[in-house]
Amino acid sequence: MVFLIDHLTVKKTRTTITDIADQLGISPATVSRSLHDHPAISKKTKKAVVRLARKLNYQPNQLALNLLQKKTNTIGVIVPEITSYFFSSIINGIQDLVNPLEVNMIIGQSNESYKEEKKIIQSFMSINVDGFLISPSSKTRRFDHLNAIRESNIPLVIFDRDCEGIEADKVFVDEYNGAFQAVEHLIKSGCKRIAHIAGPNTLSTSRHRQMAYEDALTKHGIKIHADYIVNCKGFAPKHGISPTRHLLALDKRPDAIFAINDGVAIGAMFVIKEAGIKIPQDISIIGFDDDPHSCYFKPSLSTVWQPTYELGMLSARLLMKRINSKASDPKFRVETLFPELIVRGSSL
Amino acid sequence: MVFLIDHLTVKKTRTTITDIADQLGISPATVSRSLHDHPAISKKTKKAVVRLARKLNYQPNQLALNLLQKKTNTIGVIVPEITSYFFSSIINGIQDLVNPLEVNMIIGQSNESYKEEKKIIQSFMSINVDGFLISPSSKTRRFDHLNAIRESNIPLVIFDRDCEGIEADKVFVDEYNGAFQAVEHLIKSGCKRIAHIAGPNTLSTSRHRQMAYEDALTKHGIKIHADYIVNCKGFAPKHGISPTRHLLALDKRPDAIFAINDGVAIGAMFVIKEAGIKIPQDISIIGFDDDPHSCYFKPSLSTVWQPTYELGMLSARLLMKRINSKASDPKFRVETLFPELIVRGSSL
DNA sequence: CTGTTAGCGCTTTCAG
DNA sequence: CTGAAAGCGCTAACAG
Repeated sequence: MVFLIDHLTVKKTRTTITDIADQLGISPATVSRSLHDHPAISKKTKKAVVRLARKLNYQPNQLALNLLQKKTNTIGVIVPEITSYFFSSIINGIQDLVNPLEVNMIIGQSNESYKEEKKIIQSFMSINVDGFLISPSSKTRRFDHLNAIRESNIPLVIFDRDCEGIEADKVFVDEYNGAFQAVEHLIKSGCKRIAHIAGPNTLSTSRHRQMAYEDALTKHGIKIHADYIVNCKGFAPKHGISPTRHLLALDKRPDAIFAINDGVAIGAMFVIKEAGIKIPQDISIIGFDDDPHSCYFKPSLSTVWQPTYELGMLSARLLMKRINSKASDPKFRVETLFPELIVRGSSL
Repeated sequence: MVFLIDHLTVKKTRTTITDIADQLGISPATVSRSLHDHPAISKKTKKAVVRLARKLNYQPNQLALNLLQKKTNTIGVIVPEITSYFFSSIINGIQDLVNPLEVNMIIGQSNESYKEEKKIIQSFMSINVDGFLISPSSKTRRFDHLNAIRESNIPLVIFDRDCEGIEADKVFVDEYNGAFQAVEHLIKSGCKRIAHIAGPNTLSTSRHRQMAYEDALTKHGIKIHADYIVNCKGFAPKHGISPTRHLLALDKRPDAIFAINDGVAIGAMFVIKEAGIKIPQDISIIGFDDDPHSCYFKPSLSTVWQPTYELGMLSARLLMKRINSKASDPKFRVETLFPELIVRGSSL
C-alpha cells in the first residue's frame, strides 16, 4: 500500500541516476558508467540500467552537467537587430550549424547601441555562454566590452562588421568587391553622374563600400563629387527618402544611385517614381543585400547578393571549433566570403 | 615568491564565495548571507564581504544557482520562422518584456514542420527552460508534444496561432475582425467579384480570415464563388504568383483580391502589373500584416495592421506571471488584441 | 550574529 | 567490474 502511494506521488520529480541506482541496488557511479558506454562495465548491468532508464524515461539533468563541466552548451549571438532579412538569415545559418551539435543559441539585439551591446555581453557572460558571435553596433567605437570577453578567455567570433584592433576570429563578406562590381556595372551601362547613399562611416561595411565606389569611379576616369555622396541614418526604406530628395534637388541630378542597401534603395525608388522620373531610363538604381522583396518591385531592383546564410554557418563553425579546442591557439582566422552582382530592371 | 606565482596563475578561475570566505577567515554561508542582505548579519562583516567581493569582481555562478533552484531563468520561444517581419517583431516584444526581468530567451524555428517543432520542444525541455512561448507550425495537427509540456508542469503560452484542444494561456489577434474590415472595405469601394488567396487551413488564422471573407460577402448579399478562393503554399511573395495567375485566367476575372498576407499580396501585385492590369482601377488588392515594405510599392499596399510587438509583450507577460506563481491555477487566460485596417493606394 | 552540514545531480578519481 | 567519496558553487536548515 505504501508502495503504491509512493509510486503515485513520488513521480513528481524527474528520475535521476540515483533513482535508477536505488531500484537496481547498485551505485550511482555504475549507473553513470553504464549510460556512457564505459568500457569497464558488465554487459549485464549495463543492459539492466539502460532498460530501466528507458522505462523511467530518464533524462540527464543538464543543469548538473553544466555545473560540473562549467559549460552550458549555449552560445550568445549579438546582432544590431533581428527584423531585417540580412541578419535574420545569418541567424538561420548559425542555428543550422549549431543545432545538430546540441548547442543552443541565445540572441541579443543591440539596436545599434553601444550601451545595449555592453549590457547584453555582461548578461550573457553572467550566464556562462560558451562563446560569442558578434556583429557590433554602428555606434560601437570603444571595445572594452569585447576585450572583457577576450580577457575571460571566452571564444569570440566577429562577423560582417569589423572591429579593427580586436583580435578574434572574423568572418566577412568582401564588401569592396561587391560594391566595386555594382558601381562598375553602372559605369559600363553608360551612367556618368553616379551618386552614393552611404551608411554610417563607423561601420567597416559602409566604409568599404564607399571606398569601392570612389575607386571604381576613379578607375574609369570619373571625378568624385562630394555632392553625390550623402549619408543615411539607417537601413530601412524610410531612411532612403530624404537622401534621395536631396540628390534629386541637385543642379546636376545624378543619373544613377548606388545605395548602401536594398532597404534604402527601395526608399529611393519610391521617391524617384513619385517625382515622375523613369527608372532606369533617367536614373539607374542599385542596392545591396538582395532582400527577398527586391525582385517584386517595378522595376525590380538590381543588387549585390551576400551569402548571409553561409556567413552565419561559417562564423558558427569557427566559434565551435574554438570552443572545442582547449589550446588557446593565438592564431586567429579571418575568412572572407564573396558577394555576387545581380542585375535586374532598375539598371540598364 | 610562491604568493606571486599563485597570484598570477590561480586567477584563471572565477572568484567564488569560498575564496572570499577564506580570505576573510569566515564561512561561505556568512559570505552568502552578507551578499543577500540577510537580516542577521553584522554591519561590519557585511561591509568587509561586500568590499572584497567588489574588489575581486565576484560574480555569482548562475550554473550553481540553476542546479540548486532547478530554474534557468530562460524561456523557450518557438516560431515557424524568424525571417518574416511578423514573427521577428513579435520576438522583439517578447525580448523587451523579458530582458528587464533578467530572463533570457532561446529561439527555435520550426520551419512549419511538426517534427522540427517536436524536436525543439524536447531539446528545450532537456535544458530546463522555465516556460514556453509557442506559435505552432502550420503542419501541426497532433499535440502530443504540447501535452508533454503541460504534463511536465512547464508553463506554456500559445500565441497568434491557436491549437484547439490544448489548455494553456493564449494570446491572439482578432483575425476575423481584421479580415472582415478588409473585405467590407473592398465591397464598399464597389468591388463585386472579390477573390481570396487563402492560407493553409490547418491554421486558425487562415480559417478565421476566410470565414470573415465569406461572412462579409454574405452580409452584403454577394454570393461566394468557390472559384474565387484559392490557396497558397506559403507566405512569401513567390507564393502569391501562381494563385494570382490562376485568378487572372478565370472567365470572370475578379475585381479585387484579399490576400492572406502582405507577402502574398506583393506577389499578386507583381503578376497583375506584369499583365498590364491596373491597380486599383481594374483590380483592388489588400493584404494583411502591414509589412514595412508594403507602403513603398506603387501603388502602396492596403493592408490590415496587427499589433505584433504588443502580442509578443503580452504573451511574455502572461508566461512570466505563470512562471512566478507557484500555484498551478487551472484558470487559463485567453487574450485578444485588435488589428486595424490601413487603406492605401492598392484599393479605392 | 555565525559556523557546520547537507544536498541539488552528476562524473571521476581512488580503492578495492 | 563496481562502490565510496569528493566536489562543481551555492543556499538553507539547524545549531550554537
